[in-house]
Amino acid sequence: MGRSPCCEKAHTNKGAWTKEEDDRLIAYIRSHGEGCWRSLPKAAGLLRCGKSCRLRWINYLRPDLKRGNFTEEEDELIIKLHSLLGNKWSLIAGRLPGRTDNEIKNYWNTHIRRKLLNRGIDPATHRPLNEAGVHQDVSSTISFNGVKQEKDKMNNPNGFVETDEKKIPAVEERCPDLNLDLRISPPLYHQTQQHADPFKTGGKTLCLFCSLGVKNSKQCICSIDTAASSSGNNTNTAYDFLGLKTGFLDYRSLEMK
DNA sequence: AATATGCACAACCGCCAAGGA
DNA sequence: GTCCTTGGCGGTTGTGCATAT
Repeated sequence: MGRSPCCEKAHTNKGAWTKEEDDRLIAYIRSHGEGCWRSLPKAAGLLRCGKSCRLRWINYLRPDLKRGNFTEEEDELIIKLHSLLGNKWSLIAGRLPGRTDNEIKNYWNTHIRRKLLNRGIDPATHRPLNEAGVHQDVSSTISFNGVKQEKDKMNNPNGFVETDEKKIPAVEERCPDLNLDLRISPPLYHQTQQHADPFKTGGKTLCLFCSLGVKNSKQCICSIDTAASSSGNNTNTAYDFLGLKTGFLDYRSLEMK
């Protein structure tokens, strides 16, 4: 079984794009706009997968892209956003006009990671390196891989995660050196109700996504929480970061321009 | 000068979710 | 409700260039 391929791979080019291919793609999108990526290659006379065209356009050919080095301000913003969102590169890119998720992802992996390490900060947790791995206080760390881990555990109730090479204990993912298992334990809901909150507008508490300006996010929990709290049905304590009932994560230090 | 190693980044792959039939 | 298609995302790989040995 398996998914059907997104395109006929036998007849598509791969690898670096040529100038001619770029020109064709640009010309086509200029005259027809961004439409169906699947049919675009054929219509544009390109021997490329639709996905490949989309990626090329979004990451390199779009006219509104800002090329060149990242500024110090952009660096700091990326770090802040990453500390809040984790590897949600598209969300981070959404806050940096002219930058793409791929660009930010690459930049993070090649520059910022090292920059943080030089500062003695664990890039995965944004905590001091000597602290990471020492305190396994799961109530105060943020989980980005918790969902997958839980899925793995369900698939492997004996507590082992299958890999290509061997079985490893599921708990091994909580490698203290990496400290990737970042969980957050949000404040009790009534606490957020009791305290004045700068993200409350008109008596309504904004969730993380709304406060970040993510419109119509499927993750938006503003209304859910309002309903839950009004009905007194606030039973969910298994919050995960982007699952995500974490509208009350401390993102207040984030300065958006 | 030749080779090894590291770095930067473009591109690909596989998975997932949304939406339509 | 189910299946299929499509777009989008994050992780990973491939490749060219720079630097070190």
